[in-house]
Amino acid sequence: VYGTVSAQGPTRARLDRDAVARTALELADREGLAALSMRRLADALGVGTMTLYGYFRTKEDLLDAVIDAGYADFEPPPPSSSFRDAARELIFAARAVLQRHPALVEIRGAQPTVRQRAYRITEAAVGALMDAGFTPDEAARAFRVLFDYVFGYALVNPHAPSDELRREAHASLVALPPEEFPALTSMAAEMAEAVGGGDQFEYGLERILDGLEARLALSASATTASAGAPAARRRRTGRRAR
Amino acid sequence: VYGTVSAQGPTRARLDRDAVARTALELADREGLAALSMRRLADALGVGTMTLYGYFRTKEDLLDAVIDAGYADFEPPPPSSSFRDAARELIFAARAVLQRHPALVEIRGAQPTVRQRAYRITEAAVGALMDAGFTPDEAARAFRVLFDYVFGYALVNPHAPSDELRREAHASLVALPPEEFPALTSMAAEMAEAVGGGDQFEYGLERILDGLEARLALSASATTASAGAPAARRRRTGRRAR
DNA sequence: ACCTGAACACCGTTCAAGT
DNA sequence: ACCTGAACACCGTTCAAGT
Repeated sequence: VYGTVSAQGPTRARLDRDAVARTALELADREGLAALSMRRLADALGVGTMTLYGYFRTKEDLLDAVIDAGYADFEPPPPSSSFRDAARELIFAARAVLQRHPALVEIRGAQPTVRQRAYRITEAAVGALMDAGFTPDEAARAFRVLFDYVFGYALVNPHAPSDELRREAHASLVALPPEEFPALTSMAAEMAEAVGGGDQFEYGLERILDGLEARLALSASATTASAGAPAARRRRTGRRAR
Repeated sequence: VYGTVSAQGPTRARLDRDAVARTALELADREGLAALSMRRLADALGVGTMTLYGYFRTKEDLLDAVIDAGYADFEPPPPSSSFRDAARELIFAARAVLQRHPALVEIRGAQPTVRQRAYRITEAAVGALMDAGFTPDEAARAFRVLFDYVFGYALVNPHAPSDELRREAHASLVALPPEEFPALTSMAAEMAEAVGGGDQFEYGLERILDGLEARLALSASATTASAGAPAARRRRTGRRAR
């Protein structure tokens, strides 16, 4: 007696690709990518397993949509006046997405990502870098350093820093044989702090920004000498770049 | 008629944990982590599937040994006189391991790594950093930046740079709508180069080293002002650190 | 003691049958 | 037209039987 009002089953919203993908993302974030099976996802949605194949040709197709759903959460920060602030805000926003959706990092390990929404981060970042005076070539390279760092940090440190992580790291370090690991065993406390410490990400980001700023100063003075003021790309809010 | 001399089956070396782990690593590197199943591995070794459980309690146990087998390939470079050279050599050696064994990156995405052989890289790196004058706290943090960068690079760019990669990246960039991605579409060539270019890794490493060197100069002068010469840790070849 | 086939509870996906 | 159960070729692992 198919009722008209009451919702039966775990989830009874009208299904479409996006709704399925969002539920899949939630499942993978919560229990890990390995827990995301077509059968479990169908159960969570209250439909038969094969119903999912009406929305996605294969599981790979579903994972693409999951990536898209994850990057939809990226919110470009408001433009900042200084290069330093703009870059910092952007990288923090990018890290926030990967932290909220660890599944994105897990999936990236299995296949390259070329989803349009993922490129929104790239667009915002290279835009900011060129606004700061980087040439297109340098902006592309600088972006990749920052991006690789954020991904690497997320991969190596998938969980938020915690006392428990610190304790575990410390325990595994002091268990090493000192003859073979003289430095590590002598500085186990400092290493454990760097593994599970709350401001390690910021430390690394500041060092990279130092390096990029030094590079910018160099190339800016070179540009000034040969062709006047640096770049002066139209503001990001403008429609056409260059 | 069980012969005494001739080898039958795909592999007929005496089996032990290490031999099994090395075959598993080879399989995962060649065909991806997903291809490494207990059944396929047993076939490759010419034994019954359940035989493997005589060497490893679970698949997770096997993967730990696979990680260990991968990091066994790390060869610490000879000590260099300058901080810059030492760090560069070390990071290149670390990247070489991850490039030869992409399975290490794939596995890391699924679970944290705490294998003794993996710590050899850490030991060599923090040793070099402290030799250069970093305090234990700064050495731990600086190491993590470099380490996260190497891992991030390996995760984002699992294949060696190639013309094909560059072409694919370029194609997906120029396909983006210019109104939404003004910067990216205007610099597609530069971005494609940074994705598949041969010296992108080096570019990023140099920027990070610039940032770390600046930091070292700062803390060294602070140390000099307050306590004389910087650190002067005993050479890494010495047994006791501090 | 060592090795391993059968079996169980899972996968992704094809195919044909239900409405 | 849409949905989905049965079935197939895979998983990791337990258990009991083979030598």
